[in-house]
Amino acid sequence: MEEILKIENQLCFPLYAAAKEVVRRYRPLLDPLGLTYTQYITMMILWENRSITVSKLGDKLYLDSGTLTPMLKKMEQSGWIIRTRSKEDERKVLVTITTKGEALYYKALEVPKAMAQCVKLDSAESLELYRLLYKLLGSFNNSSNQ
Amino acid sequence: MEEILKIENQLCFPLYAAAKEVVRRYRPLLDPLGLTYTQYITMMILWENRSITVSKLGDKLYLDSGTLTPMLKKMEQSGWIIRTRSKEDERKVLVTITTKGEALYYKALEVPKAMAQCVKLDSAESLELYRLLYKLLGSFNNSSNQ
DNA sequence: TAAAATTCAATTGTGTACAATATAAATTCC
DNA sequence: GGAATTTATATTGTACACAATTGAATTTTA
Repeated sequence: MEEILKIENQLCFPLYAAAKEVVRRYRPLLDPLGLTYTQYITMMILWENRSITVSKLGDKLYLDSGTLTPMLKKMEQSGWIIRTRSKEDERKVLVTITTKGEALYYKALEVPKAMAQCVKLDSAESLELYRLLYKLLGSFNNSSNQ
Repeated sequence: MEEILKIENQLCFPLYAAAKEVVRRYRPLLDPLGLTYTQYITMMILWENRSITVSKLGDKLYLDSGTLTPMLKKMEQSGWIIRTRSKEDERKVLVTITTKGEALYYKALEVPKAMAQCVKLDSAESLELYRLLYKLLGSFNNSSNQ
């Protein structure tokens, strides 16, 4: 057996597994807020922006309308956001945070604090991991087989 | 707005996004083999081991029976594996690779070669990323809130 | 300016993920 | 050795995730 197909030699596998485990650690922290992980990162965008179209949200989160549309409908039912067709361009749907959604911000502040204790990397390692992940992510954006 | 809840300051987000993008890059390479990404990493374990129980497979892949059982049934239908109850312990289900599954190995050798070209990290960076991801993953295994 | 092409969101279908629960088998503990 | 506990897998229900397709609105182009 060649080394090339052993799971221990793959870079993709710890990436895949670590991402899943991190999301799993978020769950007990986000459950009390009534958010899933994907909804949480959506709220992060909205706490900064207040309002954004579905496609721009998708660009930021690396998600498409097939994922976002049903999730945003649930978030609207939960009262965090409202969805409105743009007047200027009827194709676009504007996602806007509600007062209730903005109020959630203060509870959410505890989440990254709790997660920080969960991650056993020192700050130099975290920074280097951050840099490498964005480099990897960026290399995909520019690749020809987009 | 505090820095702590900005998406650009999260480590989890590039981890989540990069993992998804990597899996997405595997798709066109795995489609011709008739494998999904999760099925591919399952096959990696089986090319090394020939036979393994569902729970041990789950330990290696960080997946539970809720994910594995339906996926393994599909893989059995595809003819890559067979599932048999263990004689010694009727609770256990043994996943065993078939001849057809073993033959797939030679086609699969091309997959990591093609992926390597897709990842724009030099070998030192890849190694460091690998190390940090496994450190992160390991820190979760030992944490109290398992 | 009307047809062609593009953009944007929604829908459909398939495949994970995982928590919670169920169930059966094996083990442990009186 | 029988009840209680643990282990192993399966099932159920919820929530993504994404490719492919659809359909409507907008822009481009001949």
